[in-house]
Amino acid sequence: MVHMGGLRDSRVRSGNFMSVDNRKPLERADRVTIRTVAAHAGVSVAAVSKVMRNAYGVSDSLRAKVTGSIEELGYRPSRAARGLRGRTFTIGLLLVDIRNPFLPEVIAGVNAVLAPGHYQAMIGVGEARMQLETSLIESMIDYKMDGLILVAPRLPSEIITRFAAQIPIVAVGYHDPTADGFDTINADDQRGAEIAVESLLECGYRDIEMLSQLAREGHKVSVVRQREIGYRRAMQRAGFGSSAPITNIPLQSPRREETIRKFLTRSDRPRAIFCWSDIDAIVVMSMAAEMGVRVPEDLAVVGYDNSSTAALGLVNLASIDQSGRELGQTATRTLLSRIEGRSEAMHILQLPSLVTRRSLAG
Amino acid sequence: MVHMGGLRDSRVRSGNFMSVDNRKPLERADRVTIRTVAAHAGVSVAAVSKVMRNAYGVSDSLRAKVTGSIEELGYRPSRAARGLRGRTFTIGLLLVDIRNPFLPEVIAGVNAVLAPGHYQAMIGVGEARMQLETSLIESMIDYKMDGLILVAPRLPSEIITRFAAQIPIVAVGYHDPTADGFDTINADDQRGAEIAVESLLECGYRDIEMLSQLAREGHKVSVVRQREIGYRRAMQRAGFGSSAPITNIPLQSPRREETIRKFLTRSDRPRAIFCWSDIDAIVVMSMAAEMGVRVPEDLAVVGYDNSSTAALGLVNLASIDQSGRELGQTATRTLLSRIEGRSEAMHILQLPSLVTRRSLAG
DNA sequence: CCATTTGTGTAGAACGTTCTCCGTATAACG
DNA sequence: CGTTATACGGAGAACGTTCTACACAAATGG
Repeated sequence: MVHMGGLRDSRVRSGNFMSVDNRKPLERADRVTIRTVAAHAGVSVAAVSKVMRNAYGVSDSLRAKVTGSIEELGYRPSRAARGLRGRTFTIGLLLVDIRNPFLPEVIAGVNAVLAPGHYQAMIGVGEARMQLETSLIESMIDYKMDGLILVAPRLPSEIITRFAAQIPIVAVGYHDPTADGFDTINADDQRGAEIAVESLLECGYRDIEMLSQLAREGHKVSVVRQREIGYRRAMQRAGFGSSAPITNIPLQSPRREETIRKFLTRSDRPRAIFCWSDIDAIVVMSMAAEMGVRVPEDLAVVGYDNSSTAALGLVNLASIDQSGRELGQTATRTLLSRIEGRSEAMHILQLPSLVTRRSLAG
Repeated sequence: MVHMGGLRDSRVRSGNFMSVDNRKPLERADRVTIRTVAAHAGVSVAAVSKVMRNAYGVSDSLRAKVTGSIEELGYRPSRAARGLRGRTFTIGLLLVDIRNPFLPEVIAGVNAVLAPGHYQAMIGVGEARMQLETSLIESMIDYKMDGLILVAPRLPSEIITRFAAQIPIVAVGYHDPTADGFDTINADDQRGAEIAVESLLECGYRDIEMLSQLAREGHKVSVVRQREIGYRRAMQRAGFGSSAPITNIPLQSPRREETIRKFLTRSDRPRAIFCWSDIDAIVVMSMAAEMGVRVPEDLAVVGYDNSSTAALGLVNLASIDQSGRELGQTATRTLLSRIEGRSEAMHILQLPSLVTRRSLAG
């Protein structure tokens, strides 16, 4: 249903009766520009600009006059105009897709670091499509943003390097310790997987399997792959050979459930599993409940990401926490330092930790 | 106007190595501007601009030349510069906070409508703080974005109206059918609540209560309030008087759980509840499970938003679906039409539907 | 054959900043 | 007193677009 509001009013408004000039489509309120401020304060445009950027060569009295006028007129510099010459004091944040439960944490971390300063974040959502991801990065460059944080980008390293020649870039959740054009901030996914396996071993489980995800296009040394490496290493160290079993769960919906069901009914189903992500772990637990497989009595589960859903009493899933918040904070600080001029690449690894819950049968 | 000799010139220009001038701190790759394209195609800057905007007065041969050069040089217009004069072909999307599970759907809807055109969305996250929300809106205006979609903004209507004088605005999840400066797109929250109550009544429950949320500052006719109205109306229609019981669940963590626990142990605890949001419903179900209150045998639950968590087998929560995706699509189309020049306000209501699951004991 | 229209392209002024030079006034120094 | 620093403030050229106004040619009309 459609309600239209204020019909009578809008006739008057669109009548625009006071102005004969009807050529301009939208007669938005006159903008307060740096010139308005200069005139109001009785100084030059350059002077106002100096005050804004608190540059050298401004007396206290001038500063007072200008800030007074700025306050009084409610002046805000145009980011568009700034972009044409200097900094915009905006950073771009590119997310793969928003459904991933640990992204909100990253955003919160970014905002926490940015809030005290005059910087702001603009977010783009790539929806896991390389095409869209690329064009969003280009847009952010075209807006002359001061720097970019890419979270779990799908793009290959060479392309990111090429972009990094045009704008400072920090990648989060993207392993490439050899990159020298941009920085990377990661949780130590190998170590995280090891911790997960070790916790299962400590609880006495020996029959362990990993549920993973098939390789995606784009980046080859993906986060998932890192976790597989960690899993295998921990298993080998515990004496289970170098090729501990991994089952891949498809992403699309019909085959996905099918694969999980098959796994749960397998006669040689393992006693414990490590899932590359809570997203999968929770679906497995849900289907297990429906099929009468008890967690943790019949199947112990450890997930990854410590999503808010995992913490729910109904779910109670033990999970590896990689503190997205801290990842976001570190990434932001790293980006700001690069904007300030640093040119050698930094590659930071952060230590994840286990949050133990009922699915692990502490 | 200087016509440069095409390719050779540009090669010489990018061969910056002969210049000793090293004062510029960052020597980012030379940008391809509209001038580069004009020179390469051997036409004027104005001509290139015309082709870009496909304005009137361009011959086929000119167009061919220009598009050829654009292609060859990989030219992308600067959004910053565009913002200074014309459109940026970007819309701003302002979200309260990302944790709310139905926001990803809205974003997907927006992107779906935008993708075919040349428009793009930039997202800001207000984190439910009026201060941050305001400054993000201002930033988006300062970037000269073409329009704004505000999702569940906290700001009072008058302030939004004031912003709407500067930029086209569409509000989603914000009830104000009298606003004539901006458009609103909503699910019919009153009707949604009625549907929820009716479904409980149909299952035979008579002893029904609503779990709601205390009024937030900012907007008075909030979404939550609408749902309360619908709940009361449906209860009254069923013959339960005009003031059916409502319990408010606090937001902050210690008092929140405390209140829910108290509710669950109440001697006159109702047989069925309607929760204003899945967020609360799921916590109630989790705590109920821990306390031995069986859902739905002891307590039937209907939530709101049909979040992905509600759909999990472990949760299985019946919920009202308000199709965030469609909301996002409609909002985007509405905004685009306003950008095209419409000036009368539109207020659209969309019909929600019930997704029945185990918590309702179909 | 002149006047008018139509089609095509260009010049150049915005847009709102930043930032490099340059003046000028005052202070410091010899 | 002359010279040189030093502090302060301003002029004006970018930045990369859009878009109005205009020039010119060819086509049309009388």
